[in-house]
Amino acid sequence: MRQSCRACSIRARALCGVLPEGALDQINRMSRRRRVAAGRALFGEEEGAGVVATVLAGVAKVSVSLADGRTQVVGLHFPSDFIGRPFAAAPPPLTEAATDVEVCLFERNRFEALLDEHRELKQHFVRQITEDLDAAREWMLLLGHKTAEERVASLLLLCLDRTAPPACAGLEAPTDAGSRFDLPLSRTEMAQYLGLTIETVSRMLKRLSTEGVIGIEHGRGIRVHDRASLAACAERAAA
Amino acid sequence: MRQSCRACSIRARALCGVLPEGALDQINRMSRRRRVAAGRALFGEEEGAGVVATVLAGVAKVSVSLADGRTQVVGLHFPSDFIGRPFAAAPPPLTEAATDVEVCLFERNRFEALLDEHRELKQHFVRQITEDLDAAREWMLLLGHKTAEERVASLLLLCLDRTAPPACAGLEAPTDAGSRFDLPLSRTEMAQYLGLTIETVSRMLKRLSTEGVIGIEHGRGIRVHDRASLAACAERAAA
DNA sequence: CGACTCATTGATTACTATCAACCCGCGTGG
DNA sequence: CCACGCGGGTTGATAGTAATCAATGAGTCG
Repeated sequence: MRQSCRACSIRARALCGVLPEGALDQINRMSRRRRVAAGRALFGEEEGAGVVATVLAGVAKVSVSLADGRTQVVGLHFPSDFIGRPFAAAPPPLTEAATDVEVCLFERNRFEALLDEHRELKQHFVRQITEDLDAAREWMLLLGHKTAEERVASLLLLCLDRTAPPACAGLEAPTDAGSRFDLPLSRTEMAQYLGLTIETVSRMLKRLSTEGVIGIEHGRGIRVHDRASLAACAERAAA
Repeated sequence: MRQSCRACSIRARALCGVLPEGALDQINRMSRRRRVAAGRALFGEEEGAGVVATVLAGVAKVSVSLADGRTQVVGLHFPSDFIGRPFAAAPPPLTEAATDVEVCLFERNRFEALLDEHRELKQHFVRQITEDLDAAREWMLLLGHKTAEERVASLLLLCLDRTAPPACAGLEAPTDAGSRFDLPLSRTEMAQYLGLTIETVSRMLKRLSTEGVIGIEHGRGIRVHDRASLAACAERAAA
């Protein structure tokens, strides 16, 4: 099942992309691929603390819960995103496949050694966590102060931006109008990510649709007519 | 204004505590102290991206905002907490003194060099960011799914746990009953941290008070009669 | 002693949750 | 082949929590 890192589809954008050519064989040997079906945990109960991974395809969700079952999705991992907690003492939060997922797995301790060896890698890794932290804080703003419609619009925007650019990097979206994508989350998962109920999510999608900002195709498919107006919906003043 | 790291009150718990004795003189020379009055930014506009710091005394708050003024407090920094973003590209979020604050400042690039030199420091630093991320995610759960009363109780619990243990480390709170502390945040700041309005915060404090879980002393002072029941309030089932 | 800020308290509104019914696509099995 | 059940999604009616609007109280500083 091993494939060459040299041919990896997401290497350019992933953490490992900063490694010098010479190290590719090395990481090629210490990595393995894994497919996970939608709905299943990415790692085994015990395993989670001991591995790290990069998403090759699909979307993974991270969630935390209260004893009574209330669950909050706290993050999404799209292709090229890094998953895992080098040096951490606490166990990682539950990470599951939202869609079918393919990941590139590393033993955590071997990855830690790699971090020690390659200064570049270490810096990019720190940058990556910092971005995760920023994203979480952005989402706190959403959960604390945005209206239901703004929340749904924000999520659509996120999915659009992370899904749409399939290969183009460094450039702004060339065609600002008329892009489409499939939501990687069910209504239940969207609700858990947005701090809403599935009914409210459904109603807000409808509203955005009747407002003409998006089109909905058989549930999961979303067509964004105009990114700018969707962005406006994502943070228009409460008034 | 320079003082010896050897005599630093929070060294045992702070990041710099992991450095060997031999490095103390070195960091002593590269650090400087700064006092910031409540309500003022910790760093200048330009300065923020170029420095890192450790909180010596007081509490700092981190916040993000929407264009229309809606503001979310996304984190608090208590004494011994680290502030700053080594290797980051994005500018840091606004960090202000909630109470009067005293910090120990380092130039960011010198701190980055220190991270490269000392493996121990690097690992603890990564652990620290990871904990920040976990804390943010915990708070997302609060903002997404907790009731107003649970939110207020959760904040009190946080302040209690970060304020109460003045020197004792490694031990559970010995006297579980009858501790008191002063809230480091105004009602407005509490509301911005909890995703509520100041009126609701005030009402919930009142409710917790009449429920007998806490006592309120002239606004900022909080007496916790029983930590366990406060913890219960912080995540009791919605029913 | 006002002017001001911060907090409390009360009355009312409204956004979103809850409760409930229904639809749709799909796989099963009589 | 179609009744049936089931999960996921939509739509509607109602209710409740917290926001909003509004007024009062307490503490501080000129």
